[in-house]
Amino acid sequence: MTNAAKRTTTRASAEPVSKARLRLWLRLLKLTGGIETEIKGRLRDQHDTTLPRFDVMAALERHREGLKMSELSGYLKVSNGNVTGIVDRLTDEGLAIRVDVPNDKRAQLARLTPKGLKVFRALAVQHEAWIDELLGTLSKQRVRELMTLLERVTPQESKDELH
Amino acid sequence: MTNAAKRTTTRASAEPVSKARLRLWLRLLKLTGGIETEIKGRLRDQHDTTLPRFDVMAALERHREGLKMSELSGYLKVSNGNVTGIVDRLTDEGLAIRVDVPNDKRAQLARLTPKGLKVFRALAVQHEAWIDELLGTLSKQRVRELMTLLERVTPQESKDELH
DNA sequence: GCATGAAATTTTAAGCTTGATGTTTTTTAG
DNA sequence: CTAAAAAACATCAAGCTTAAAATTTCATGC
Repeated sequence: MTNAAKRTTTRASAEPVSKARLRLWLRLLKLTGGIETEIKGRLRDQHDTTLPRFDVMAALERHREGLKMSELSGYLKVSNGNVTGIVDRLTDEGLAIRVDVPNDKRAQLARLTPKGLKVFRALAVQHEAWIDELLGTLSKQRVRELMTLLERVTPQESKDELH
Repeated sequence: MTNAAKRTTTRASAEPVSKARLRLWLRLLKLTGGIETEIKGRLRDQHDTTLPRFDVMAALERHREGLKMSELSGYLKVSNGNVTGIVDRLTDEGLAIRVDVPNDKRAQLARLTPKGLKVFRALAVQHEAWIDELLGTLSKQRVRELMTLLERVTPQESKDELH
């Protein structure tokens, strides 16, 4: 170890904390990225759908009365133009509909159709089973430990969070 | 709590482990997604580049002699057609070049230009500082705890990993 | 030598994503 | 009431992403 490296360390370790945080970040990215890729692939191959569609449907399932496009993009933290396209495609497939808002001709509610609700519920069951499978090496105790640690992580973000 | 719910639980908790794993997954997604969005935004606004470009340059920096397109897509776990486009754009900007491989007219090496290397090194320093900032609430001890827990997580994936 | 299949890469079509821009409608100031 | 600002969406261009198909080159078997 060089003196330069030593100077940035504590007694406890040879590594500066910034490097440790970076390695942790890369590990997090590898884990979540791997699982996400797997989920995307299964959604495509087994259900001919995508994760963004799933996310939109999940939001609409929780708000059965419908969500304005702007509310949807707010919840999902994606751009307004983005949800336009996703809802377009869901609508093309008969899974969602757009409903006019009374007294405001600018706004529209996106809402799940009965078919959309049925499809989503099946997807949600499947999705939970996949996650259970992919995180199957984690015991209940480990899950709890990780949850506790992760709940304390509040990224110091610049952007204002909406809620 | 309903009897139906009770039946799926252990003595230790009211929640089935699959639900706990799902909540952990959503928490992981929220954390990494938030940080990733922030990094993407800063790369765009402050350096007029993207995360995929950064990833490709990082791989090329570690393999200064150059990487075949197929090696690059293997390392980054993205499709071969994907790296074609990214390397195209890096090449357009003078950050990378394609070099013919002797004795195999099919293959080409992607390599960083001196300018590309210089640009990447500045980006890498910046990137590490950003991660250090965004994970700033995590003490060295917490980082170590999380690393230890995460290292034990080996997703049960179906796809064969290449290495 | 030559056909056949494998390997390396590019191209293509479809979808996701963003920021910027444009359109329509509503609200607000004066 | 009316002009200007704000709000809600859609559209657009650029880039990322994939699977599938096409292209070129290499290797193998006969």
